[in-house]
Amino acid sequence: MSYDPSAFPPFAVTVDLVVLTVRRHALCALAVRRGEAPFQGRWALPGGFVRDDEDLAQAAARELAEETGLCAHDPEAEAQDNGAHLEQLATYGDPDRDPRMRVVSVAHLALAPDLPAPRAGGDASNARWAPVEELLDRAGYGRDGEPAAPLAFDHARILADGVERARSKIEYSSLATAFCPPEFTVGELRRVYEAVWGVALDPRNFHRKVTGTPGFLVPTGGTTTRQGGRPAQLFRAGGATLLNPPMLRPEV
Amino acid sequence: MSYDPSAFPPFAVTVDLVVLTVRRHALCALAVRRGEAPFQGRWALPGGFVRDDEDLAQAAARELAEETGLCAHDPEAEAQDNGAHLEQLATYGDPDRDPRMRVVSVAHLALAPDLPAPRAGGDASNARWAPVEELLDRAGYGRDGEPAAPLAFDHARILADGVERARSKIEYSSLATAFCPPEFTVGELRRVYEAVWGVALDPRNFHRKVTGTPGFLVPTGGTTTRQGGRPAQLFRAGGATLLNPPMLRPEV
DNA sequence: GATCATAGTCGTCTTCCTGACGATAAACAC
DNA sequence: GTGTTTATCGTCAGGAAGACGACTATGATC
Repeated sequence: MSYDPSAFPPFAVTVDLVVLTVRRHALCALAVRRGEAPFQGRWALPGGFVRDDEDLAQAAARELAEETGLCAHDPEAEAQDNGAHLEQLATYGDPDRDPRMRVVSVAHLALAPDLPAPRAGGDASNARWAPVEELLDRAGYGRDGEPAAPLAFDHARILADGVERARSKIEYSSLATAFCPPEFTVGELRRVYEAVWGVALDPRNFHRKVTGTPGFLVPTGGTTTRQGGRPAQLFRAGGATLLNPPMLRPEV
Repeated sequence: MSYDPSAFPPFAVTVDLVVLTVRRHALCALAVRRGEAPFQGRWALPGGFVRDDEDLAQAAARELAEETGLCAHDPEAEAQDNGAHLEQLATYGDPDRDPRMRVVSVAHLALAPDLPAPRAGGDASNARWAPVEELLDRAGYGRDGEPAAPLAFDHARILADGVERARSKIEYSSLATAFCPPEFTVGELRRVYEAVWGVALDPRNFHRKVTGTPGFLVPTGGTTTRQGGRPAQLFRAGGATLLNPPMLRPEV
């Protein structure tokens, strides 16, 4: 029995990326300006079609590299290269989410340290890092004073889901280190948590917690003073991926 | 600018279901026997094509109803009907996961109380509840003595992901009640945890924990003795969905 | 009916973790 | 030197969880 192509409807499959980073104490996401209809001129999440010969993770990694130059590292692989964290987020397939045709989008979540500047196919003016509140709060205004129109398609929903995933995942995993450069201090890691959660954490309790969790942080021996004040020990991410017991997010 | 269908490859999009339940103190999944090639005669997860006019959750709910008669209730909706819990799990899109063509499958996870008997389009002999260890351990043998062939396609991977999702999610949510009938006892809920995690829990500490968590359980006033021993209070699931602090899964 | 097995429920004790917060250390700015 | 900033160590009280004793209420068995 062969396969009848008319027995099922054809779909286009895309990957969309929620790329998060921490800049100036704020959680920011990568947005690109759409150059064509629909939603021409509006901001959207980066993404593109899945090609015929690549799987979903490869497509997401390719898009991430095209937009940011980041080399994604597979969380399934043990190798800890200098790339960003990349994982599948969720899939969105409302019949009318794209007015042109039936598109199913497999959204991915990427976490990256603070990067120089985004590039969208080499055109920096069409890509930017924006605080997630600015992208999600359609009543807000951008830094340049232009009214912040809602993101194209259902991308506000996708971004919200990605932010929520990141917020909950740094509770019970060591993923917050993905927002940090290869070497970082306890204070820098704490500022990541504070930016992602939007709260203030006690530096002393935080220090006790992260240094007391086996496998979370490995001291490199160096120190730095880039934040001012007393020099701080430098660490890199340890092998542990799951934090047990987890970091506790202060309620409200 | 119109849309050129040749600009992207066409995909088939399916939903596959990991339907879990607890039977006889074991975590079981619904498997259906394939009636056609490829993998003819092998066990697989239930699933089917997404139709042109339905979104992914609707397609999953439809497949679930067709296979089990269960009425799924959307976790996004607040209504708590008598149906099963249904949520999106992950999406699988390896180029060669289906030898016939490019198929992207959006897997969903369903949790249901112990049900009478499965039905696959009315044919019960082609559907069964099987302990997940039996389905995942390709070296094992089924209850009827036939060698347990691995699941079709990449369904073993999907099932493993679904089981892992369920195991971790009952830690920090009240989802374990989805495995229970509308009214249940603390002991029945404990046996759900024990079956899903494969551990033994202290009945006294478990009782203290679940009855002390606000919003987790609501006493109905009735009692039952269906498990033998002293009659136990009957409860139904409370409004709380997130457990804080979570249930702690014993290590090892 | 007495005894036993089974399951449910209440308490106690110890240990660990966390939040609150005082105190000290080491840099820089003036 | 003084003040400011950040890092780091210590102390203490409160809460949650694991271990486990004790008691209760049913059905089964003798």
